[in-house]
Amino acid sequence: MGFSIPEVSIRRLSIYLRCLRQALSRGEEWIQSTELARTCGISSSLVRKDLSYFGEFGIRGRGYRVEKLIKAIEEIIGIDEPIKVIIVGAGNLGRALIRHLQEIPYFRVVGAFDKNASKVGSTVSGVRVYPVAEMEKFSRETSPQIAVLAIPPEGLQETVDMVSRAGIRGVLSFALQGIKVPPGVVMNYVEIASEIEFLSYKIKKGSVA
Amino acid sequence: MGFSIPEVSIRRLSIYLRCLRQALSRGEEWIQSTELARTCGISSSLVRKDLSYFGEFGIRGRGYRVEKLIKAIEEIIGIDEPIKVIIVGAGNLGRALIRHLQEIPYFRVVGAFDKNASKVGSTVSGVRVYPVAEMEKFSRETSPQIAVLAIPPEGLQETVDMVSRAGIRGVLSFALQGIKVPPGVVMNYVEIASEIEFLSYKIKKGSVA
DNA sequence: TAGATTGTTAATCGATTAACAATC
DNA sequence: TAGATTGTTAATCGATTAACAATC
Repeated sequence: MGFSIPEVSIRRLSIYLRCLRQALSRGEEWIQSTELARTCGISSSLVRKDLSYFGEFGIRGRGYRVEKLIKAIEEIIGIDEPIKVIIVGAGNLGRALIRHLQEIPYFRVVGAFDKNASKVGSTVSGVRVYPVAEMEKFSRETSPQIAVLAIPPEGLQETVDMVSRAGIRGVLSFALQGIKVPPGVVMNYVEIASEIEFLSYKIKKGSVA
Repeated sequence: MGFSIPEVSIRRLSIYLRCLRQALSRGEEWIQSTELARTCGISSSLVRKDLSYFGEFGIRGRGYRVEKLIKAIEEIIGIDEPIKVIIVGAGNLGRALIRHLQEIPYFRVVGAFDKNASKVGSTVSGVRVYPVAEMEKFSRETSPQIAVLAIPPEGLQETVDMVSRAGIRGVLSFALQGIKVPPGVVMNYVEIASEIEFLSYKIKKGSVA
């Protein structure tokens, strides 16, 4: 190979997927790069370029068959089979995430984990809460691919290590805290505080200009 | 002006701020661009370049005074005074967000709103839940700057319009749904599903390579 | 002063866009 | 075939990096 696909292109695939599913739900069978671009807020050149990294999915003169392109993108992303996800931490955030993710057909929340005995054994949207000590055993039996960490920042490093030992290779965290990411693990952060700070800058700048 | 500051630079300011506060808590008085770069995982050229968009904050031969740089970045972002935030939706996600944001000194959650009468009147981390109908009145009295929407996607457009009418100009949403953003409003999205999809692609690619 | 590190310029790299040949 | 739109190339744009003059 030698060349690699830009991360932004991968992230845009998720956006295309959403717009395509909306088009499908509106009953559209074909879509053009210009139309997909418009609904996603991206240029049509970029849509075609992004897709071209992975193959040829369209028909010249016609456009893309919506259903076919959805399947293709799902396969590229790796969600043609539902992804098995665990949630670590069954507090408010953890429970909200379980409910949210269970509604998305691409994901299947197979279990939640909490160190608090009072939470263990309960069920949220049909998802059982297990003690964290059982994670490795659970993982051997069920093979979840991704862990979403809904825990306070103090326990982050310890939890990442545990999740890694359980063989889970994708981790989403809500706290970017100087963490040592174990080899083979891919970590991704969503920092709510940063997003609000970004908004703060933008509205401040807008009111000055 | 004619030239504008890259969005990525603004977003990195939030990262610098976090690293600087950690340095401060370790008792460090001075920091060099190389050290800040290392702890943030960014190149030192870029650190200096990003800061140079806003002024000169360092001393040649010495580095940056940690406390002074923190104050400077806080002012640039607009969080030198705590930002007043409201949470719309007091379900699991909303309550988790209230608790999370209340712990961050840059933000003050001044109120939460829910259309469900059974939630109204309750209190989460000292934050009162009001009926959505009272948002405009509340906003006139308290002037929150930012709204975080923890609501199901169905009500998104309606809520964005309401928040806009209440004079709030910064909105963070957890669902990128083909929304018409009212003029003067800045909207920002955090899509958990997209973040997990990105992880899916990465771990899939990693295991193939 | 000598040593160090910033702030800035110019060079490089990579991503986006415009344009169009290929082709349905 | 004529019309349309993809896939791709080359041009443009913008962001990152390397290097160094300025200066504490």
